[in-house]
Amino acid sequence: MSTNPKREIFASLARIGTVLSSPTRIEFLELLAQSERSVEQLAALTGTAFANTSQHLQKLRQAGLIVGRKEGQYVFYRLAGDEVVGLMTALGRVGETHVAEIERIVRLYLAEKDGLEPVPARELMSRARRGLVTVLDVRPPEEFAAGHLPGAVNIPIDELAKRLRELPRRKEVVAYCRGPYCLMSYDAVSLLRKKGIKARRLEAGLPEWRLAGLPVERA
Amino acid sequence: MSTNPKREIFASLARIGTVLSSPTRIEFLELLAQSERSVEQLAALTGTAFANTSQHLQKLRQAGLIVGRKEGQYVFYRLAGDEVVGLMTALGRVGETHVAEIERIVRLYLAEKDGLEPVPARELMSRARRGLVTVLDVRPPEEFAAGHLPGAVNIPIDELAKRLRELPRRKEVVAYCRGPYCLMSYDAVSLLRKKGIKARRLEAGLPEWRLAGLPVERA
DNA sequence: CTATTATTCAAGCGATTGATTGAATAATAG
DNA sequence: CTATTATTCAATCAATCGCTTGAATAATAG
Repeated sequence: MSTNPKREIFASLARIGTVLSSPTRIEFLELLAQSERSVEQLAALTGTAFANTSQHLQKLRQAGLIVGRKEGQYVFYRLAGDEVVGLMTALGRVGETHVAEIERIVRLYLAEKDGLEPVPARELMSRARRGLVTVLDVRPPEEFAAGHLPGAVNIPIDELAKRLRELPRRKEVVAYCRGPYCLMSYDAVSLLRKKGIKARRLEAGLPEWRLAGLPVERA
Repeated sequence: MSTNPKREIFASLARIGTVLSSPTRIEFLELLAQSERSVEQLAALTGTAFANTSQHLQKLRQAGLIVGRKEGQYVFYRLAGDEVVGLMTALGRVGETHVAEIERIVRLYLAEKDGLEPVPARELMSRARRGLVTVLDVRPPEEFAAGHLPGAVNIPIDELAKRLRELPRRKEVVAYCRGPYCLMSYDAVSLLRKKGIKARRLEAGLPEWRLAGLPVERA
């Protein structure tokens, strides 16, 4: 190898870059930021072929972004640490600021779908503490169990229509899900408003909330 | 295209990842974080072939990480914004935390080379303001001119040995350069100590200082 | 206009990558 | 022990990537 440590470090950083060069792997990272998952679950959740999923996960592991834990015949992968959430957030920020296509999609599909401004994390903290809003987590129960906002109610987006009566009347609902590009909270807000319930979206998802050092509750 | 906006965004983010998958491009980004540069300069500074440099820069531009400005027969490239510095910082943080090889290099080559702890930015701010330390910028003059720490003295690392008398006696020197993996400030501290001058390194480089919202002076 | 300089474009080559397929491990159930 | 399930390994193929070479633009100098 070269005797130049900077070059060596850049080569290693580039390996992390390589691993971020696949949309499928980015989707895996988004999922693993919620909770640990087995290979099979990840394959099913993303519609990726099985062996293919395994290979992607190994690349992510070799690059140091995720770690695996073997339990019985299952291997559960999870993020190596919250620094990875920070990396994904920084990646998204660059994209939203400097990539015209992402800016367009965010504006067209996401921002417009939700007329109102999203709720910033700090604002939600204080309003939730005073009992002014219902915090709604629309992710699957496994992800909710692995960590969620304090006092949040978990109704997965598929079941929301049938379980509306579980939500307290008259209170505004603030919904959240996996992160800034996750559609579930948009769909939730849209559904709730159609039913006449005041609803807004949290500006980010659980991983960003956790990264910001805000409190997380576990089942 | 798919009608799934999340997938489309992830595809665009993956394009940014692709662009980060080359050590050469990462080096270009480190340089462009200091000051704008022409294609020729970047080729010379990194020892990359000319047409090759141009191609790398175009990929960086297409991904939205840098922008070009044509002036006469020169094209000057610069970072698209400080979000890119944030991305590089996040990338480095993941590497240092989770990639064994990077951790090893940082510990072996960089941290050990400089026995003392580096100076955190905030500490430097207060000590420099009270005139207790000389802040030394060892980068090339073009980069210094594009922005530097308030009150910093610019002596490029190549000239430091001959120009030692320009440094005030008795004051401790705090040296900085391009960033956490840049060797110039390490070499400067090493040289100064051999000459009996108290010297330490700033923990990061100018781009990180600027990203942190600390004041930057321009020529 | 011609020559020069800076940059980009286009074509070609070897290396790497992502997806698919089928076989090989490894752990559990019966 | 045998069958089943979860995961990994190995081989293959088309697509992409990085680098090199040589030509094409574009702006300036004389």
